[in-house]
Amino acid sequence: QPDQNLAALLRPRSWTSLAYLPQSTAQRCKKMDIPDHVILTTGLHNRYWVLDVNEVPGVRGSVEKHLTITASKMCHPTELCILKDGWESTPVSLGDVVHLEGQCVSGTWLIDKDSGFLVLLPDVLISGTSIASGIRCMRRAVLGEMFKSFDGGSKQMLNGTIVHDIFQKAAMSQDFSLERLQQLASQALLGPAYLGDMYTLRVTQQDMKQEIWEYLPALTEWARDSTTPTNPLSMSKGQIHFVDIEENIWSPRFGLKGKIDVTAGVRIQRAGRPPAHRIMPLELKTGKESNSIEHRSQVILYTLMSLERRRDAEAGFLLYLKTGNLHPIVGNHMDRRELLKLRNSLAHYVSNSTKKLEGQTRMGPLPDIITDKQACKWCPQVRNCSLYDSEAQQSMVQREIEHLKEAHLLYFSHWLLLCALEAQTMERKGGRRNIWLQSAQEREKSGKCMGDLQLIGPVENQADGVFVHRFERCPGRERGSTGLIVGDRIVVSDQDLRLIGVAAGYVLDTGVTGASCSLDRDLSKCSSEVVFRLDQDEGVMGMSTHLVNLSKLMENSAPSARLRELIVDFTPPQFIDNLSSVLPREAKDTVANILKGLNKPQKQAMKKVLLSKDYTLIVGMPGTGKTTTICTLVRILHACGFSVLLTSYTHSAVDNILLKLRRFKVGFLRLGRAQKVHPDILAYTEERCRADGVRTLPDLENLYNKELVVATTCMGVKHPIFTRRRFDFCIVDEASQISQPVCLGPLFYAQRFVLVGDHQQLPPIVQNTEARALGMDESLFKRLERHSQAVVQLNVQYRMNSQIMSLSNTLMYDGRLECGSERTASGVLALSSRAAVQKELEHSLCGPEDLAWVQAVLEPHNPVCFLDTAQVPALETVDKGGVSNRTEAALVHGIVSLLLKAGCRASDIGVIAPYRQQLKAISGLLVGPAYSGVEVNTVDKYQGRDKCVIVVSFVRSNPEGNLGELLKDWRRLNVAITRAKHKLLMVGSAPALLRYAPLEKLLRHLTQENMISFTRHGKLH
DNA sequence: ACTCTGCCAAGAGGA
Repeated sequence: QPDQNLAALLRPRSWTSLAYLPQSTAQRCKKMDIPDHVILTTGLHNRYWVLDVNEVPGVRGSVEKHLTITASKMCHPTELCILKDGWESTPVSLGDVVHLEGQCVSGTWLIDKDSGFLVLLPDVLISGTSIASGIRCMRRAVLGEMFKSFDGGSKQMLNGTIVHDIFQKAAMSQDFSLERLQQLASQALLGPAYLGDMYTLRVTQQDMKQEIWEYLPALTEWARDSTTPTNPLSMSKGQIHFVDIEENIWSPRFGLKGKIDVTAGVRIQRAGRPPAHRIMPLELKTGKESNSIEHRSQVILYTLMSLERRRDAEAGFLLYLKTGNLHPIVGNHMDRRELLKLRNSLAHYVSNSTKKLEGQTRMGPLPDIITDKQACKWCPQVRNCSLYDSEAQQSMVQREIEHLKEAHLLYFSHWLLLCALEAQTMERKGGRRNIWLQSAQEREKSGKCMGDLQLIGPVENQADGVFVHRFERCPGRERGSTGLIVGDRIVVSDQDLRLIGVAAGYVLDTGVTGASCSLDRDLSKCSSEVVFRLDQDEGVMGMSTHLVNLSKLMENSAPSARLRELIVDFTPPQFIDNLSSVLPREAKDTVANILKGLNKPQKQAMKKVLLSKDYTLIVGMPGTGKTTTICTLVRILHACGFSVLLTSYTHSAVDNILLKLRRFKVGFLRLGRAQKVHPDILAYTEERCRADGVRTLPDLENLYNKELVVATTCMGVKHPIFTRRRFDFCIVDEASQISQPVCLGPLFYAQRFVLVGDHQQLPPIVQNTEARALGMDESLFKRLERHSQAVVQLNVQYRMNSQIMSLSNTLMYDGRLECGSERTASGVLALSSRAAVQKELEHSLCGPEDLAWVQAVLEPHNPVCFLDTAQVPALETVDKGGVSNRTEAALVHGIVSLLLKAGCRASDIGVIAPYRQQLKAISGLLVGPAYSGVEVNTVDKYQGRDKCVIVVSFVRSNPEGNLGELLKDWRRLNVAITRAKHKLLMVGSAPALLRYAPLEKLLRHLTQENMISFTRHGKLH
């Protein structure tokens, strides 16, 4: 019932049962080290650090919680915050950041039933709908934050989305005539935006049209006359105007985020009083007129968020379009209080996903499972609810995991923990909060922001929801260019914190004077006084794709069951005996023809894949033609009439194969944002194909089914096509660099899979050290390698000459790597002007020792040379940007100059270092047009690539013997020394590097082979 | 202890 008191309804819910663990006295300490990433502030957006939590008896047997807090990183001065009347159950602990609303009287904040709010961890923004979903079941809301799974959707939901769209467009054009609405509806139905959803739901445009058409007359009517006499606030034509639609609000004051359907300006008339103006949130609903607590809570939360932009609206509206009824929703202090407490509890769970127990990290507890069978029956999170802790189950939820074995549950919980740990590290680095906690100037130092901008000139409405804006530096505040690059996703805010996250979009063009962006909203109505900032949007994805994939692996379905057997239970992969049963007669000649160009192991690989019933692993050692092999494999499968899903983690890896593939008669469809796709592949993208005349659902179905080969990234598998289409084979390139939960993604949609990679090269990147130690960097490729019958090794390489190859053979491959031809084995660098340069140097250098190593560098028949700087010495520098080595940088500069002078092409030279900071140092020296073709990059970025000459700078060298993590990895070293075709030059301090096991082995081998030279100078003269 | 790529989002209703 509408008149029910919201707060009363909310009260008996689960936050009162939150497990607050009181800290023992011994654990408390007044003096704490506040971590660097924590930013504390005072004022409206205050941020306090909690130094101490005490439970104190209050009046009449009640309990109060007293917090000692500080807004200073020095932990001084401190203030007191008293929580009572229910607030004491807030799950706040030492080291939390809190925001306080209300009054501070002589150093004391009082948060009680009538005044003040405490916002726990305010920089964790929680959406309005998430909080609303937590009213019935907090456990569901917490799971919803972790597993951002989309539950397929429904026709009603799609209808809701489209009707919203129509309403909003009509509101903006101030035209609710039936003709206008019908026109908007037709546009929405025929436009590209919703076709994908209709494809997924298998509903026709005609079906949707019928559904939507029913709403239109009511809309017109509502707009014409919306006076409802029973409402305390009566509204009629001319008394409401639309200020904004889809307003996006990030409120770091209340820790909330959300999108307001309609922001309406309203003239309120009350008997005997002059009319008042208010700007209020208006929430549209197309479903039943439930006036539910969830709906009303949503509106109340929007009134709170609106405080970020304007004065208190105090109330908002709920408009049910089915009936045209408008419900005014007044949120009093009590309602707001209870909703914020709910938010606090949600924020607490989201941020404390793990707990430490006896030195071991475990998943933290979730809110209890509720005992409402009806609610659980429809909950999209039941499976995750049950998987999270498989003991202590309630029968309703238990059913979800009955099909799983112990090993499956263990696999799930293991990876859940790994992902939670990794998510914590990502969250800590999380740049989004810096938009409101750091000034633009400060943020610009990190290269991820551009501040002091004005909106210049008109805004161009390029397409539906695409507005092109031009920003320029405010006069007098011009400064150098920033780190923003074309194509970056950015968030627009103002510098006075009133318009945080007001729009989002992409950088179209950037320079010293400003930037152009395509944004999702038109900002031309903003005051010309507003000073904007653009912040790189690092994304808040977290680990949700990973978790959704893991959850799907546990699903009670045939494809999931099969993958569980293969991946979790290690069921041996099966192969058939005879090719003739898979190879169609008519394809035999074509296949034989394609096979001609391959070497023996490559042919074996093709055969193995064709014979496989489950999976094949192709080990592509360095330079063995992995891309060519995959390309050929796709051609063969295509010729046999098999459908192929071609994926990898990165866009560039996917496009690499496609660039080769497009030269053959193999058609394919490339999914993914055009912005990220290689320009030469654009013609094959869905976006481009759809622009060329996909208007109807059958058109789209045709596009999705036309090609046997579909290519996308592993993360792109939530595309609508995968709700319906299945493939005979899935090929995953660079699979050894993809973490298991991500690699799983595409495998659900194919009969068989092929993983291509090399576990002796770099593993998936894992930021959290604990997660890495627990095995998060083990790829699926590596996990399945134990089944040697599924493995084919490509060991014939066409890149390195024999001496360069021998390093890697000694270090990693036990001599299995072979040269593919004599040409490869004996390939050396041709330097046209070498003699002249050497003669010149004989005069200018100081001594014969120096000449010796210079000769070693230039001598073509000396393909490998390690330049030891121990005598120089060349010491590293450590600063906040990372590790660098100035002297090595100078040496690299000298070597590159020498090579260029001797006639080497700049584009044939690559410089590699393990550390970014060192790349900066080297690039700083390699300036000028002569050097512009020299590519300077990290080891990690060079994986999969090669150059004629590679110069490696190892950087590390300090008397204290400090070791970094990067050089301890055998795989990173293996990548570094296998990039060069003809000449590999390494610079480093041998005594320092001997401390690293991989380098020790390398140096020992180099000494034996007499491949080490010494230098006494850090510079060439 | 310094390696970095992916994701568009908050909400669309239903019992």
